[in-house]
Amino acid sequence: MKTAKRNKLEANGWKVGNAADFLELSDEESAYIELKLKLANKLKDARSQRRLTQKQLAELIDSSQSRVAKMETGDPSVSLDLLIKALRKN
Amino acid sequence: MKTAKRNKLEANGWKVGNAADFLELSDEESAYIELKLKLANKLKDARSQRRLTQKQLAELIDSSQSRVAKMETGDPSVSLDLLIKALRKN
DNA sequence: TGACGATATGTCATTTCTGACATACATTTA
DNA sequence: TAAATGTATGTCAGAAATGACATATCGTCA
Repeated sequence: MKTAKRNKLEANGWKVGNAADFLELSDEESAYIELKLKLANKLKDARSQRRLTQKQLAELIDSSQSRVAKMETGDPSVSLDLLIKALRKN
Repeated sequence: MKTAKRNKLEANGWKVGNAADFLELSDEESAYIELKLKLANKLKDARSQRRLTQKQLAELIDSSQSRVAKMETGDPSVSLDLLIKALRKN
């Protein structure tokens, strides 16, 4: 795995392992994660535009501040479903 | 809810309730379901193109024939995550 | 007709996601 | 600096999604 990609992924909380393990993410896994991060950034931008706090957005979409934070950081525990629903409700 | 939309949804296994209950799907819910059905059809088309049976595709994506069937019919038990992953693996 | 291959539906144990909470960290303002 | 406000992280019980299996339905060909 390229160092740049590894850093990008690790910076977003993904366990990538260490070089000695020869761990690899498949293209599919990488693509999935990148899509997630793209949606995450979109969500963050949208919220900023509206000048809402995570807490306020959480109430609008019947969620919690902590989960909104996890959405925006592309946390592995967040599904695409949740991200897309959040983007729709905006 | 318009009759056409109701039929469309009911034809795909969604519980829409009956008129007496004054049940409504929100715009968000409808949009979510329509997106799901769009992906479902896309998946079905892609598989047809490749002349694969549901069983064969299931093996390729580490799933089961029954779940592939549910993906393609937009079953409520199928997440967008699964649909998108399936489309990626193709 | 019936038998066969493909697709759909129902159910279930296990896995994964969720909101909620506590708490840590970051940024701003007085 | 300290307090206030906003964001991130860890954990967990309950909810939802998953693959697997059984079985039903559909289509088609003999």
